[in-house]
Amino acid sequence: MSSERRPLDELFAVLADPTRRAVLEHLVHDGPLTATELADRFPSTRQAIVKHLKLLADADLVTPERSGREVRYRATTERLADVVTWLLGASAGWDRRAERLRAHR
Amino acid sequence: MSSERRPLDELFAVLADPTRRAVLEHLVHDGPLTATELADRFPSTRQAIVKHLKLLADADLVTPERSGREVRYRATTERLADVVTWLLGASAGWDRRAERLRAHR
DNA sequence: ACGAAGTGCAACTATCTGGTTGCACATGAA
DNA sequence: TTCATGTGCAACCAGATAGTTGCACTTCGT
Repeated sequence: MSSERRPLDELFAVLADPTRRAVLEHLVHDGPLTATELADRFPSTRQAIVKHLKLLADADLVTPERSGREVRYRATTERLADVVTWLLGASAGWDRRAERLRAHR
Repeated sequence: MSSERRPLDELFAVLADPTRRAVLEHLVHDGPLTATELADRFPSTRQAIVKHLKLLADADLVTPERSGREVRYRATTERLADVVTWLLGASAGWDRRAERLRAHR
């Protein structure tokens, strides 16, 4: 079993929010960005983005890197593998496609 | 991009709840069960389970099958592939492991 | 030194959600 | 028919959460 449950709860919950997923996508696509820069790309305020980033950071999906007065956030995704692992485990025996995926972990 | 967004929100949100994931696991492991049977396996009431099942059904992760006065729920997981797809897409270029998984979609 | 730009903290609000209880309706068995 | 079992519906509650606004603090450039 991939064991620990609480991180998994956290991961799914964090990824459940569309804004958060979009933030992740931006970070992956455009490289490390600051909260302010990200806020420009969204309808919401900087503070809202900051909150999302904090949650993402708590879940280890993002890591803050300070340089002077600004903080750039970088996407880090070892954690996503945990989610995939659960999904494959959950669907074990369900269908062939899952089996194929599972075989290549 | 990775297709429809709203169902993805729904999927992540539904999977974010530990009870819901546990229900899914029970259904996969023990075969189709009724809400009442499931409720016996959890600390919560039947009604709570019913709500979870409704959400799971809305997300097409479970399908109700009525027979007489009882309704058995069966796990159906084509949808889980969508989640995996997003995860792999999101992590594209991130690390080697993701790449390996991605290659076998 | 001073102002602008960026970040951090806190309070407050509205909404969502997981859970409960209570009761009515439907079905199977004696 | 009668009763137990199972399902369905609705109101209600407490806590979480996404979002806002306002303000204080820090750092860089001129």
